[in-house]
Amino acid sequence: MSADRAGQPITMRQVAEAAGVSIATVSYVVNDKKGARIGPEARQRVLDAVKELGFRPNALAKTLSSGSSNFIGLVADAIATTPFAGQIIHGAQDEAWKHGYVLLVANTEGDLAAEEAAISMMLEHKVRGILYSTWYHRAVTAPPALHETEYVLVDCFDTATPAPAVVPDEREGGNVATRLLLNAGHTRIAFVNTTTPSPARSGRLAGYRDALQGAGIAFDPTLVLDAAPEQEGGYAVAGRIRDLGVTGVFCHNDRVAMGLYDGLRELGLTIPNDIAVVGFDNQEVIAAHLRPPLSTVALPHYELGAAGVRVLLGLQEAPTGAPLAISCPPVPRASV
Amino acid sequence: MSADRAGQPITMRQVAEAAGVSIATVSYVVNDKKGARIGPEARQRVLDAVKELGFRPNALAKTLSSGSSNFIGLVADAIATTPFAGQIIHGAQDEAWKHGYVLLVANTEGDLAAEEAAISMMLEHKVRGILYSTWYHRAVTAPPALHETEYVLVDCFDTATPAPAVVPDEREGGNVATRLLLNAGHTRIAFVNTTTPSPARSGRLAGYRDALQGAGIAFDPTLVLDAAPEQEGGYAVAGRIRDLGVTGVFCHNDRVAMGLYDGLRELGLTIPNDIAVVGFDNQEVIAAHLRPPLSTVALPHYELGAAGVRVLLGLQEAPTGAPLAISCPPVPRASV
DNA sequence: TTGAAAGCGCTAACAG
DNA sequence: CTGTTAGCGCTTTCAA
Repeated sequence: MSADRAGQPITMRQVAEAAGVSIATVSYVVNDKKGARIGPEARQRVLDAVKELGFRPNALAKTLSSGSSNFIGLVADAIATTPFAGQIIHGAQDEAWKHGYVLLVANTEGDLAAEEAAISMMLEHKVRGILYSTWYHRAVTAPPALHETEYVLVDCFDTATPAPAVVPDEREGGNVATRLLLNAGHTRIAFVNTTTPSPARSGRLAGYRDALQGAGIAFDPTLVLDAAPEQEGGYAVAGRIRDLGVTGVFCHNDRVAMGLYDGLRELGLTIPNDIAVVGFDNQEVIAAHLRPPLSTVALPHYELGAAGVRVLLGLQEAPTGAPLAISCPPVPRASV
Repeated sequence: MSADRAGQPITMRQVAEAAGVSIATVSYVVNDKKGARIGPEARQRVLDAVKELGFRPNALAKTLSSGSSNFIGLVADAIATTPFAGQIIHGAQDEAWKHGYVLLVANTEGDLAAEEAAISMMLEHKVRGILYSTWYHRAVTAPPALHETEYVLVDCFDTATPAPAVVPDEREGGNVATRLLLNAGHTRIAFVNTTTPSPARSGRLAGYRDALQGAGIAFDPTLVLDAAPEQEGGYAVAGRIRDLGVTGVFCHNDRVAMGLYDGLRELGLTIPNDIAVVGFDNQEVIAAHLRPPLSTVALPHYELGAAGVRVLLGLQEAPTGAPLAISCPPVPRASV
């Protein structure tokens, strides 16, 4: 009955014949065109035929004919390696669908040729625009081909071009994280930052300072340590943390916090009684299941993706000159 | 010069005019058609015009005209929540690209309506076929709409239909994991299985028994425990594990192993000296950064995605009646 | 209220 | 060797 596996797909022409109307009429009722005045009688016959035959409009023909495609491209550099890219995709897709667009995603794993190919492919599919995203917040230089269409940078930015960009508000995030500790009464708080220069590194530090200042606490540079941004880094600074005599620690990310948990435990310290810990990123697998569950600050990847398409579609204004900063909400659990 | 932001995209017609040839000729040289005999002179003029104008063929028009689309749909149920789905996407995409196809991905987060909508969308874009994937190996019942095209199930299977499916070889994986312990000389090995019934639960257990048998060790049912498949589950069984007097433990997954690490440590036991531990899944964030790094077995998500498209395209045979089982390679680290 | 017809950009016979 | 032409499935004036 319907367009099963076998035969060619049903076309409008066939529906028109079955309903005994013209193909134009079918187009009108299928698309529920407003201007069109179709008799209820004819309309019903068309609807019946559509159901009967299992007609699926050909989106490609529609695009070709109407001139405007419903594709939005998303090139990501690390779909595979982190859950973060997944969140961006998810957010972008939900938002795109909401506005009748379909996501064309391409994974490049950082490979330049793949990136080039991905963008070409998207351009050939006449996408409405492209979201160029990275899995961690950083500066990039947009591939030249990108300029052939509209695009917005997601979780990255390019100082050389005035392209719109959407990034997490690292500074506010650092502030929020620190306040998680401050609000619990801690006043002597260490910050385990990362060794690698990045917007996250400087932004979160600035936020940490903002929060202290807001609480009337003097910034003490000896309280900020640098560590490799993984478990190993956190583990390695445990001793120094203890020696600092702090009661709270803000870690650059959840993985560092996880390592710190191990280190602190080996020193006989308990969390949060002896030392309170807060992370950053809200990486579920880790944060939600540490003992005790880690209080942290979420990186708004879903929102980045969603905001990216909104900006691309002109539904949301992006400040010119600077990226649109999306805020990082606190996720309190039990480590403070 | 090229089709920048502003104007309408360049078409073949314009290239033809610029090169002083017919539009058919342009088509031939652009597609490098074999049958076509184009004079080197004309061909060069076309190539020049293409470059000059920045011509990008319209993939949609091409599809419409040639009748065969180059889309492959991938519907995933949890892009956002795990890195696993990302790996499937990555594998599927690499393989698809290799054969000239483009991935149309849709995330459904398990929502039935979204699933329905996603499949419709793909059908309307006349995809060559659809990959229906889940983020963990399980039985599903394929949505009816899927039957309107060719499809293959990835990381899931449907006993009600003879549709091709690609899944991880849980049994062999369990075997491999156990042998990691066996090969290190352990003979009294516990298996912390999950409480939730699934192909993983029964398959890995079967593999565990296979391995023991292969080593001439009698299966002892008291050595297999059930635990919730997260950190908490592993943590909870630490005491019982110690009491069992085993020297090695195979955990149902890496998260359980992570919890067990904590539990064992609290009991004063060290890994791997007092007890060797192996996990399953090879979840990077965790496995690679535990102390000591966790020996585990990898779930072949990338391969699942890749094999899925191969089967879909008829490039690889899938056994009828049963899913194609992809093997799970060992990832030895330092916990054995 | 409906239908005829002219494209959208490209492919693929078929003529020259 | 290269150009003409008839579609692909659909949208959209413009007539009827």
